[in-house]
Amino acid sequence: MNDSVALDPVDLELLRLLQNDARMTYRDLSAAVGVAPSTCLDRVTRLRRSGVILGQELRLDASRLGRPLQALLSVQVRPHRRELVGPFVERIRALPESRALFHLAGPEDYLVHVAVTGTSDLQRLVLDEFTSRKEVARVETRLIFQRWECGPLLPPG
Amino acid sequence: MNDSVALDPVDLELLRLLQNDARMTYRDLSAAVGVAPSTCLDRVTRLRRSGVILGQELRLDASRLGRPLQALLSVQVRPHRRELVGPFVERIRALPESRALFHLAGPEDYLVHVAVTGTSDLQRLVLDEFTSRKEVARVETRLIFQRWECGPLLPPG
DNA sequence: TGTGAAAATTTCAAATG
DNA sequence: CATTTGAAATTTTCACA
Repeated sequence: MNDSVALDPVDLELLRLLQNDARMTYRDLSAAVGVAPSTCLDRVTRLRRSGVILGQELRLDASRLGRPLQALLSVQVRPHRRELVGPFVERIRALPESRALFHLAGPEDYLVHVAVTGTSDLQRLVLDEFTSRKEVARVETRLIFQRWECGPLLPPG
Repeated sequence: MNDSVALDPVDLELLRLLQNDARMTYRDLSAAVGVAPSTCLDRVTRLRRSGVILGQELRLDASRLGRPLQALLSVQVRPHRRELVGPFVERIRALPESRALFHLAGPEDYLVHVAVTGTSDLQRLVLDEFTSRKEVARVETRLIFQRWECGPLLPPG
């Protein structure tokens, strides 16, 4: 299921608004896009069911949750075979420090975005969860100074 | 304002639930955490005002929005001075292809997460928006096979 | 897609422990 | 003083035009 879905300007506007605030009421959406609230509900329900909308999440301040340091870890998993990478992915996803995980084409197989309490926590994480593992051939750590979210995701013009 | 906030188990449970579904009703939250709906509203409002909750966003399927290819671009900006990097950041954030932007410690100054329509779109993006720029000294492109979100962000145990 | 009414939820002031 | 209660205001939702 990788098909693009036909989206008219109303759908796009609804997505754009909900990307800014996923808790906007159908009444407010209605006022903003100029169709009835019931139609907004209908549109959004359709977008949810069709899989365009995968979910709605909170954006949290990691610093205020006691994880002021973020980093990206490049990881080489060798040999890069299914029976090793499957468990590796699940293990990394289950770490409380992991925020996101990318499987990449290229010599660095994985990129892990982590949020930690500080440098010693990061060191522990790298040593205990990555370099100590047989399947992990190499890890490179990059600290994140700052992160920005970019504009809403919309279909190419 | 980088202070951690004191969060009790009820706050944590609310955050955990809302991270899965930011549109859960206060009534359902109430049933799940065992305090009155009005208290849930109060707690969540407090979490919003205190800045722990930064916002609530949709998670969308980039493929279904016509951007089936994602990549990470490592970018060196030279010289790495404020008067150059400020405009660079704003320009990158404004690109419709940009999803997220990281400022990193290390030889690769920035990492840009992009979603594009295909390889030719990616090529165009790299050539027109990155390598053609004076301040961009180097770009490395890594394709993303797959991306996973990880568990909810919670304070360290 | 819109209307309108019923059901459900949000929200707030007052009461409670 | 945080929490609940209970009722009013608002929003969601659905049958039907």
